[in-house]
Amino acid sequence: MPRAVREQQMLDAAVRTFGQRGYMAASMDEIAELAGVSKPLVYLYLNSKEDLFTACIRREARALTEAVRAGARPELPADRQLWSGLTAFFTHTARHPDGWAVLHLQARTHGEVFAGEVAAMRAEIVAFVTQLILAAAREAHRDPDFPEREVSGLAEALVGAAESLADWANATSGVTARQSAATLMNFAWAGLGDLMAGRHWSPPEDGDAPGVQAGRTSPVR
Amino acid sequence: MPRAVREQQMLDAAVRTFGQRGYMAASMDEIAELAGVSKPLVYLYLNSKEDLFTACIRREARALTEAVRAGARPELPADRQLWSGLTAFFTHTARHPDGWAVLHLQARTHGEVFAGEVAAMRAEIVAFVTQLILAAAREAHRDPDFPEREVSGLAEALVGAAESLADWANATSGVTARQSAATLMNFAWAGLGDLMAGRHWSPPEDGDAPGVQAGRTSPVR
Amino acid sequence: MPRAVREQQMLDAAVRTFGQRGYMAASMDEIAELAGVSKPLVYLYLNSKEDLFTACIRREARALTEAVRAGARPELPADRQLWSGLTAFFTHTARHPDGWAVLHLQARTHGEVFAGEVAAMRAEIVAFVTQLILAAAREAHRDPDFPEREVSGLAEALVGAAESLADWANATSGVTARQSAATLMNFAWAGLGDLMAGRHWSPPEDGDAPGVQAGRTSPVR
Amino acid sequence: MPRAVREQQMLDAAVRTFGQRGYMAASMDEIAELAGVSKPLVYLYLNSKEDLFTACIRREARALTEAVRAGARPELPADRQLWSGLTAFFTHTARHPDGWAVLHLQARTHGEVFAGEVAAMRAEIVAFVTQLILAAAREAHRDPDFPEREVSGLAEALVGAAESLADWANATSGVTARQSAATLMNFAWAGLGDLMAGRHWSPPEDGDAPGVQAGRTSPVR
DNA sequence: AATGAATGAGGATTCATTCAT
DNA sequence: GATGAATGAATCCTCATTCAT
Repeated sequence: MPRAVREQQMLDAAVRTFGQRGYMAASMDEIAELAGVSKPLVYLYLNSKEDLFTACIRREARALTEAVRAGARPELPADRQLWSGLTAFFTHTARHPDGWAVLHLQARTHGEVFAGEVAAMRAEIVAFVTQLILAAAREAHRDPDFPEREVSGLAEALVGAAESLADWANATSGVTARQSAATLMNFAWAGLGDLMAGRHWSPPEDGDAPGVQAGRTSPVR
Repeated sequence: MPRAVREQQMLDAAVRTFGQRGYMAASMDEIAELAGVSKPLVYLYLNSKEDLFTACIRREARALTEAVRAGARPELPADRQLWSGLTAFFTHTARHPDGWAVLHLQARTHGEVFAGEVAAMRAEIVAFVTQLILAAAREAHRDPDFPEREVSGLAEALVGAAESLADWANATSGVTARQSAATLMNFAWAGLGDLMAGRHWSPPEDGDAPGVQAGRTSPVR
Repeated sequence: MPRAVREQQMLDAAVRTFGQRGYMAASMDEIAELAGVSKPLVYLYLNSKEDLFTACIRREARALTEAVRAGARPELPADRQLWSGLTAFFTHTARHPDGWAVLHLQARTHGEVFAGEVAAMRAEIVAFVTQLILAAAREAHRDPDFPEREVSGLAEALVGAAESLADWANATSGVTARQSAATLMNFAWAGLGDLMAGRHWSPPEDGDAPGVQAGRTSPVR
Repeated sequence: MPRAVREQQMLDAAVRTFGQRGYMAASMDEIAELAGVSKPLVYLYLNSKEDLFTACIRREARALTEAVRAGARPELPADRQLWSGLTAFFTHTARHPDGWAVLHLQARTHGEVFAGEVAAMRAEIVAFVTQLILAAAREAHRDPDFPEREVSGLAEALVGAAESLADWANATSGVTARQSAATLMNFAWAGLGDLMAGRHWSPPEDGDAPGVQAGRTSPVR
C-alpha cells in the first residue's frame, strides 16, 4: 500500500481520536490500532505525537478554508457570498465534527504552537469576511471611509459568532447548516447595514463602567 | 493555617495551572507546589483531580455570573443593562484569564461532567440575556408576542459572540473591555432592533437574490 | 475516659479492621475512626502500626488460650478434656471471627515477627494436647514409652486439623462448635487409640515415592 | 526473547515475591526487577497486579493438583493411593514453598476472588480424597451405604490436616515428606477404619463420661 | 488528654518512544 | 516496508507518621 494512502488513513484515525478523546487523552496506541497499522509505522511516517497533531490541524484547517472559499462564489453580491460561505462553513463543520473539534477545541487548548496553527487559518477567514463587509458597503454606496480597524473587529465578532454556532449546532441534533446560517445572517446583517449607514450604538460617556470588584483579584497577566 | 484559607490557595493554584496547561497536562504535583503545600494535602482537602477541577469550575462560574449580574443594574434601560453586563463580562474575563480558560476552553474539552457544569452557568446567562432582549422590545413598544424561542436563539448567538470576543481579547493585547462591549453592541443591537421590528434577512429560495425585506416573512427556523 | 478503656476500644477496632481488611489493607485512619478517636491518640497509646498489630495478636492469643484452658478441666479423663477443650476452641473462634482471622490468617501472612507471636501461642496449645494424648495412653495402661517426638507430631496434626476446621466452620453457616468438635474427635480419637495400642499404619518399603517432577523446578530454598 | 518464556519468568518472580512478602507488600517494582524486566512489560503481559496474582494462583494450583494426581496411581489399593498422594503433596509443597504460600496463605487472605480460585482447587482435591475413602470402605467390605455427606466431612478434615502439616513442615527444618505423610496416615487411617466400621466417638450427653462405643450411635452431625 | 494540620515516601499504572529484525 | 519486544519517565493517589497547640 502506497505511503500517501497509509498516511491519510493514519490522519483519519488521528483526527477521529484527537477529536473525541482530546489531544492528551488520545494514545498513540489507540490511533495506530484505529488506523490498522503498528505503532512504529506511525512514528516512521509522522515522527511524534506533536507532529501528528500538527499534521491533523493543517489538514483540517486546509479542508475547512477550502470548503468556505468554494462555497462563496465571488460573482455574487456580498451578502449572498457571506450567506453561502456561512452555509459551506456550517455544512463542513457538521460533516466533520472531529475535524472541527480538533481545530476549535483541541488545538486551542493544548499549547501555543497548536493554537498558532489555527490562528493562521482563522486570520485568513477573518480577512475574507472583512472584504465581504467592505464590499457590501461599497455595493450599498455607503461611506467607504468607515475605519478598517473597526470593520475587522466586526468581522472577528461575526466569525466568533459563527464558531460558537457551529459548536452549538454540533452539540444539538436537528439543526441544519442553512438554519445556522440564517440565524447568523438575521442576527448580524441588518446590524451591519445600520452600522455602515452610520447608525452606531453609542456607549454612555461614563459612570456606567462597572466598578473594580472587591475581594480576590488575580493580576491581568 | 485554617483549612478554608488553604483551600482557596489550592483553588487559585489549580485554576491557574489548569487554565495554562490544560486539564490533563496539569499535574497535581505542579498545583501543589504552586499552592505551596504538599500533594497529600491537596488530596485531603479536594479528593481527586476530577473533584479539584470541578471545584475550580464551580468557583469560577459563580464568580463570573456574579460579576455579570452585579454589572447589569436592573434600574437601567435594557440596552444600557446589556452594555454594562457585557462590560462586566469582558472586564472579568480579562482580569481572570485563567478562570476564563478553565470555563470556556478546558471544561468543555475534557468530559461531559465538566461540560455540564459550564452548561448550567451558560444557561443562566442566556436566560438573563433573553430577558434583556424582551425588555428592550417592550420598551420600544415592539411586538411583545415575538416568539420566545426565537429570542432564545438570538440570546444564544449573542452570548456565543461575546465568548468568542472574550477569547480574542485575551489573546490580543490592547483591547479593553469597553471596546469589546462596544463592538458587540454595535454588531448586535441594531440587528436585534431590526429583527424585533420584523425585518428579517431572508435566505435565497435557491438561487434568488436576497435582501432585507419589510414585513414578516417565514423565517428559516 | 481512662486510658485502659480507650486502649481496649482501639484494640477492638484494630482487631476488627485487621481481621476483615488484612494487615496491610487496614489503614490507621479507618482504625482510629472505628475506635472513635483521633489518629494521634492511637499513636500515643500504641506507637505504630506494627506495635498495634502485635498488641492485637497478643490480646487475641491470650484470650484464645485462656478460653481453651478454661474449657478443659483437669479433673476429667483425657478424652473428655480434649473434647471440652476443642469445644471451647471452636466456640471461641466462632464468637471472635476477627480475632481468629488475625491470629490464623493475618499474623502468619505478614512477616516473621508476627508469625513468631502466634507460633508461641500455638506451641503452648500443642504441648497441652501432647500431654492429653500421653495421659490418655496412661489411663488406658498402654505403652508409656511411645516416643514423645512422635506424639508431638500427632498433636501438631490434631491442632492443625482443628485450625482448618475452625476456618471452615467460620466460612460455612450453620456449623456449631459441638459439631466441629465431634467431627474432629471422631476423626482422630479412635486412630490415636489404635496408635497407642501399637497398631501403626506402615508405609511401603519404597518404590512408591513419587518421582521428581520433570519441567520447571524451583529450588527448595 | 519470546513472549511465552518471558511470561513464565514473570510468574516465577511473582510467585516468589508474593509468597515471601505477601500480596499487598509485594511491589510490582520488585517483581519486575526479580524477573529481570521492566515494569511496563509486566503490565503489558499480565495487565495488573490482580491479574498477575490470579495467574500465579492458577499456575500453582494446577501444578499442585497435577502433582497429587500423578502421585496417586489408580491401580494401587486405596490406602496406598492415599499414601502416595499425600507423599506427592508434601513433596510438592516442600519443593515449592512460595507456591504453597501463595495458595494457602496469600490467596485466602486477600479478597474473595482469589479465595474462590483456591477453593475450586481444594474442592477438586477433597473430591478425590472422598473417592479414596469410599474405595477403602469397599475394599474392606464395610458398609457401602455410609452417608456420603459424612465422608465428605472427613475428607475435609483430612485435607485440612494435610494443609496444616504442610505449613508446619515448611516452617520446621528436617521434616521429610514421607514423615509428614506417615504421621498423617497414622493419625487418620486407623480412625477412618474405625469410623467405617461404625465405631464413633460419642460426645457426652452433658456431663456424661464418653467412650468409644461399638455399634452405630447417632452422630452429632 | 487530645487533635487539626501537614508531609515524606512509595505504589500501581500509563504512555510516548525506540530497537532489532 | 513493517513489527514484536521493550522501557524511561511521569502521573495519580494513599498511607504511616508527626507537630504545634
